[in-house]
Amino acid sequence: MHILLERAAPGRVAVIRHDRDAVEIEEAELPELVRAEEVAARPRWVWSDTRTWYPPLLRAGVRVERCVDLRLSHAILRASTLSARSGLALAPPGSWDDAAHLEEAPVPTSATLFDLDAADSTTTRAQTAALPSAAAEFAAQQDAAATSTEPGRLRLLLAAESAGALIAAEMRHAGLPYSVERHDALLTQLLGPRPRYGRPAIMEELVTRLRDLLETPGLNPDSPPEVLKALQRAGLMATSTRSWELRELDHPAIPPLLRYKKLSRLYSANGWVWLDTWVADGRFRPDYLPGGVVTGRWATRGGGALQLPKEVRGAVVADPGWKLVVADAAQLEPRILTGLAGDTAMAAAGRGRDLYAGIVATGAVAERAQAKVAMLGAMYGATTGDSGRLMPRLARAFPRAVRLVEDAARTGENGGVVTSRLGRSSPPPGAGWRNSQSAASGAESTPADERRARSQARDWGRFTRNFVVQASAAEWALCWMAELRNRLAELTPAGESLTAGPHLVYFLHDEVIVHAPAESADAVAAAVTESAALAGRLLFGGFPVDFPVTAAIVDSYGEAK
DNA sequence: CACGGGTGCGCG
DNA sequence: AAAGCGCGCACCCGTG
Repeated sequence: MHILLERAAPGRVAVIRHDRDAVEIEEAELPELVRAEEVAARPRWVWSDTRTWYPPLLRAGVRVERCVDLRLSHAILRASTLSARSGLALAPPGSWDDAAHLEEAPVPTSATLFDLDAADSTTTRAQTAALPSAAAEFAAQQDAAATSTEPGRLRLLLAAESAGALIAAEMRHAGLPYSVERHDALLTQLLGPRPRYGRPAIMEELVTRLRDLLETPGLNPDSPPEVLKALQRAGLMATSTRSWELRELDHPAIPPLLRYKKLSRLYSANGWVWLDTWVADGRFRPDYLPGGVVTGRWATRGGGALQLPKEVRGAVVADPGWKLVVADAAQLEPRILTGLAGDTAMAAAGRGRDLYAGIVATGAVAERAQAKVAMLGAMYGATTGDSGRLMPRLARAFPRAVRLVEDAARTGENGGVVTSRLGRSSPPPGAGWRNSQSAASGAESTPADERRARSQARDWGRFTRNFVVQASAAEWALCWMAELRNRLAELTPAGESLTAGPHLVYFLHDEVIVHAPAESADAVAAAVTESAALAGRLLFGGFPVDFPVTAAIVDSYGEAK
């Protein structure tokens, strides 16, 4: 059963059910209504944008089981090759295609809304006014899914994407348990005490030594051009200031320079300012953006949650009496490729063990490291180096898997669109790309035109090659998390709030963290494993590809792995 | 002074 | 050894 929510007059919400007349209620009454329906009917809530509807409910202590996020679903259906002939896909661009109007969380008042509308019809709020009703959009989406070439897959994708939106809001609400004390102790140990102004003492000492050793008194170590010039004056053959390149050089200034760069990164990206900005009340609360990446991966805005350095993960600490269950899907992307290609040889190589070890066991390559670099090369489109050289051997042992990514690459090189397992399609190349291609095939094309066009074609081919794997892996991860979320809810006593029982607190592409009461940690670890197996069946049916996950029960994220 | 491109590095 | 995919963010520096 669906219940559709739509903003009506200011401060009013229309509640629309298919089997009775719409009713209008005060916004303040919404949490109670939702709470009652969750108990009575467990409906699927249909709303424009989870980011605006769900946080107030969570703040009121109300959790919902299922939803349809119309904004995210629209983006998928609009672009998917599976629903390309639907009315939704064929309609001219409308306000549901414009992400900007939905960025605005607050409900505009009718006065400002109509004033702006009259003044400038292109403003964000004016477009909100022109937004077709959620009910009409929902009907169009249901039609697009039903008439698609793969309704089952698309409906699963939309459900998983919407579940992801709920999870993102819940993770922000709950926050990642984070110890300011531990983080501060780490910073103080590595950088010295927090400075009132200027650089931390230990970084300042390194700068002094660096200026001395390179005989450049005013050197700004944060300026790559200045550092490069100073190194060259000191007789070094550096061509950049990248750490991996500097490590090859032999000079007394190199160790302090590398040390400075490492500390400087920590200080600017995850220093005290970051701590003040993003950690409050013992919780790290980044802003997750489900569907924020073209492939369907999540992005974040602010806080750099998806780049939390390994060196600070010791500051992620469970509450007293609680545990962190840190779970990680092993070799996810190669296993996804295995399922996409239906490659039984690769499935056998990965059954019940490390996939790369299994590839070695087939005799295709000699060492695990080679198996890994060859697989990554196949999925990323490496042509040179060790990885490129290993490709023929991989192709001989696993022809189906390699053919799948090669076909995806060729489609992209020709300007085509590729589609993930459940139906997320890649964007078509832009106008600049198409112009380059037609310029190169024109009568007066120069060799430079042709070189550029070929290079861009290959670039786009590498993108589409990786897209099918990365996007399908993102779908697997959403299915995994959605199932896990349901099982965690079952481990929470009825009527209790989200954070009273085990709940998701972190997600990183192929890894999740659950914050769990200690006594439920074993059950959570089992749920993590079972959910992974279910996700594999949802994507690939009976095809026998394993999705093993490691689940570590720890007090601190730093202890996992 | 704001903006945008380039560089470098963190994550998967 | 530093290519080959997807990101976010801080910082520098040239431009308007």
